[in-house]
Amino acid sequence: MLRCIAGEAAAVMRIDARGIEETGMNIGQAARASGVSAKMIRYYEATGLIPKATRAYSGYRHYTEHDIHILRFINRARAAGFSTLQIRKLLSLWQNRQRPAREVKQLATEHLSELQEKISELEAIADTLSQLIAHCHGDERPDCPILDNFSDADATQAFAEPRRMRRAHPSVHRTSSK
Amino acid sequence: MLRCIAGEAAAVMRIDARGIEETGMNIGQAARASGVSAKMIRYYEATGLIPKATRAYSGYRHYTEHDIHILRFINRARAAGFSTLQIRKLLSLWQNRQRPAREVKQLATEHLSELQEKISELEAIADTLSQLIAHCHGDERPDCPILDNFSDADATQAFAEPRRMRRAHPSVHRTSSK
DNA sequence: CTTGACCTTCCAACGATGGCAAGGTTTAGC
DNA sequence: GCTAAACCTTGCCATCGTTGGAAGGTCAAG
Repeated sequence: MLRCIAGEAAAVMRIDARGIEETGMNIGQAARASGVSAKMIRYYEATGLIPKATRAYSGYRHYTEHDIHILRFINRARAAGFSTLQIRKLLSLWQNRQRPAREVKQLATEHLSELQEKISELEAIADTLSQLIAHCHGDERPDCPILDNFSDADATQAFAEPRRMRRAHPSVHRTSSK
Repeated sequence: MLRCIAGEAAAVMRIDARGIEETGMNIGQAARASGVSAKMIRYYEATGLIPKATRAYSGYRHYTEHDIHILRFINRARAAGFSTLQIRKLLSLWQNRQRPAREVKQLATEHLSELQEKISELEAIADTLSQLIAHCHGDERPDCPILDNFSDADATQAFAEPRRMRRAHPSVHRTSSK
């Protein structure tokens, strides 16, 4: 690519067109400042969740405090378990000064319902499992109500129905998988 | 492929090498009998969770009641939220007559902990979200504590309680292996 | 000039599943 | 026997959010 004329240091004070001082950041610094990994910043850009970053002559992406603001918003919404589609809507509401709070509340309420449904599913599983565990002697003998429950031999199956366990919320599945 | 010599019907009685009668099933019938989709049966075979099915001359996979047994076990373990790795272990314990129930109990206990941790996370999110929702007037005006909570404007927060989900624990780029 | 930290793009993978396509096989009806 | 339907086969793509790596360009410091 083209060579950058000015060998300006990153994260240094810049003067923009309006003469206002801004801190310019490369993607790594933006990542550290926002809590969103550089990988994900590029991903969000590629999927249109955030606008395309301006580029330095070198091709490096360039971020301002405003961008960091947005990234932090996204990060918090994701931490709250919103899907990218929901975040897309939240972002556009956030940036629209004429938004009716009604729409935000509705979005959040829908998400809360999803969360509560998921919680109920997990609790049902956990309750059953803890009962099975409680009834397992857990010593060296091979008989075990947990295995019995999963096998055909047992008439009192607790997990008979193949009810789906969708993991729609990455902030949650993150913790234990991998 | 080679033409099948005997045009035997599926799901019909077959005579195996030892002259023992068995009910033979194609993958579709096995799927219906076990509750595991044909797709997933092939997937489990490909990933080594179940052994490679025997094949008819036609190339069709062939399943016995024993295989259905195993598939049902897997289905129930999955319904209980066990990961494939955990199911792999459960399966080998199930098929080992000298298993100590202790190991099964330990596996189940670990999974229960994971479940409870997930439930706690989701509940923390749901609690915060429902508080935010409760404080949102939800009418046509634009001000909204939900959006405020996701933004940097800390001073304008609707209520200043220890609303965790903030930058504190995004937990998004921590990969806790198991 | 070299080194190393940083950036770029592209490509692959995860887990569990669905879907589709192109082709082979079996079965039922005529 | 012929045909159509219902089945099976493999293989590849897509999901969703995220991480990893490879191959290569850029930049600041020694």
